Amino acid sequence: MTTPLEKARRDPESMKARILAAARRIFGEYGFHGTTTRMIAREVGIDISTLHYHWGSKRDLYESVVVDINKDLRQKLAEVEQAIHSLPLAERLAIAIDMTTDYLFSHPEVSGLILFRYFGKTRPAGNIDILIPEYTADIARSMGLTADKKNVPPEIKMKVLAVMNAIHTFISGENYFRPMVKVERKRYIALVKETLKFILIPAFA
Amino acid sequence: MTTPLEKARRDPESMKARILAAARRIFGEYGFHGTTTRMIAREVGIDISTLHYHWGSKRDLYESVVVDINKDLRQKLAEVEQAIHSLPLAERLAIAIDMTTDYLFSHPEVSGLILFRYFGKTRPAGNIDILIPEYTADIARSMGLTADKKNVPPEIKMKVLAVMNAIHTFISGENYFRPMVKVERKRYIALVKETLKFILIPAFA
DNA sequence: GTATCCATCCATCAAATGATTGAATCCGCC
DNA sequence: GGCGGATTCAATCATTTGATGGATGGATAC
Repeated sequence: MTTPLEKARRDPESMKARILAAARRIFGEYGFHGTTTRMIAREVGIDISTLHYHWGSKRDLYESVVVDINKDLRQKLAEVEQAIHSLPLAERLAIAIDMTTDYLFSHPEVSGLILFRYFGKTRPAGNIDILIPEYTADIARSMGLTADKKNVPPEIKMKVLAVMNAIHTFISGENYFRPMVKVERKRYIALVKETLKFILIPAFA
Repeated sequence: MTTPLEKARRDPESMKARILAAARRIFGEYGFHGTTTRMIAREVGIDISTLHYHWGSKRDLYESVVVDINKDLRQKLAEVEQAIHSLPLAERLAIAIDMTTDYLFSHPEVSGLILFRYFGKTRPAGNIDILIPEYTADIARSMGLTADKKNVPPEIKMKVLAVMNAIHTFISGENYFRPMVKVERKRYIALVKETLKFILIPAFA
C-alpha cells in the first residue's frame, strides 16, 4: 500500500506535495496548535476540504509532516557522514557543522518542527506521538564517540543531544536572536557557525 | 498605579497569584495557542469569568506571565552572580551551571515559556511581543567575556545565547529526552549538569 | 456517448474557545 | 444589622476552527 506521504514524496508537483510543503512551513513556524488548516489551505490557494480530502485530519497531516521531515533530516545526516568519514575529528566536526547549518538554514521548518516536538505538548494528550527513529546513535558514531551503535550509553546520547539542540536553536530562533545581535542574515549565519565551532570543537576534539 | 502583576507578586495567596501560577505552568507546557483559558481556570478550580475578571484577555495574562517569569529569572541570575563573582572562571562556570539548572528544574515552566517565545510565532502577528530586558550583557560580564556592559559585541552575545539555550533545552525537553536516554529523573538532572560542564567549560575556561 | 473515478469547491455543521453580562455572594466597615 | 464595593459563578454570545456532504468539472475507460 502506498501512503499519501509516499505519493507526495514521489511527485513534488502534486497537490498532496504542495499541501505537505505548505504544512511543513506553517507547522514549523506556529506549531501544531498555532496552525489552522485554513492557514495551510490559504497558503496553497485551495479550499480546506481539498486539504482534508488529501490528508485526512489535521493531526494526520501533522504526523505526515513530522515523518517527512525526519526522513529528510536522516538522509541529510547520512550525506554529512559520507563527506566527513575519513577526516580527523576536529575537521570532521567543523565540516559537519557547516553542512548541517547550511541545510537547516535553507529548511528552517525542520528545526522548528523538531523543537516544537521536543518542548511542547499537544492536546489531546493521547497516543504519545509518532515513533521517530533516533539518530543519536548514528551521530555518536560519526563523531567517534562510540563504536557500538546498538548500545550507546546515556552520557554519549546527552552529548549528541546537546550538539543537535545547539544547532536547531540558532536556526529556529533566528527571528528572535538576530535582532538581539543586530546583524544581517548572512552575518548571522556566519556567526552561528563560528559560535558552534567555538563551543563544540574544544569539548570533543 | 499598581498593575495586576505587582499585586499578584506581592500576595502569593491571592486569586490573582494563583491564576498566574497556573498560567505559568500551562503556558509553559502547551504554549500560547495550545493553552485555553478553560485549562487554566480548571487547574485553579474557578470559572473562566473569574480569570478574565482578574487578568483581562488571554493575551494580557500571557504577557503578564512572560514578564513575571523574566523577573524571576533575572533575579535568580543576580543571585548566581553574587555567589560566583570572585571565583576563578572554570569554577564560576561549574557553579553557575549547578545553580541555574537546579533552579530551572524546579521551575521548568520558565524554560518552556522562554523557548516557546524564541522559536514559535503567535497569531495575530501584530505588536511584536513585549519588550524583554536582555540579560545577555549581565551574563557576558559574569562569565568574564566583556568588561563593557553597554556594548557587547555580537560574537559574545551569541556565545551567551548558546549557553542559555543549552540549559533551557535540557530542562524543557526532559519529557522527550529522558525516555531517550532511559534514566530516572535524579540521574537525568545529574547527566544534564555533567553534559553542560563537559561542553561549556573547555570552550570558555 | 456515457459511466466511472478523481479532484475541487461551496455551503454548512458541531464543537471549542475567548469573552461578556447580570445575578448572586462574600467581606470589611460604619 | 446593613451598606457598598469586590469577587465569583452560571448562562450566554460571537467567532474560530476542524470537519463533512453534496454538487460540479474533467479526465479516462468502455
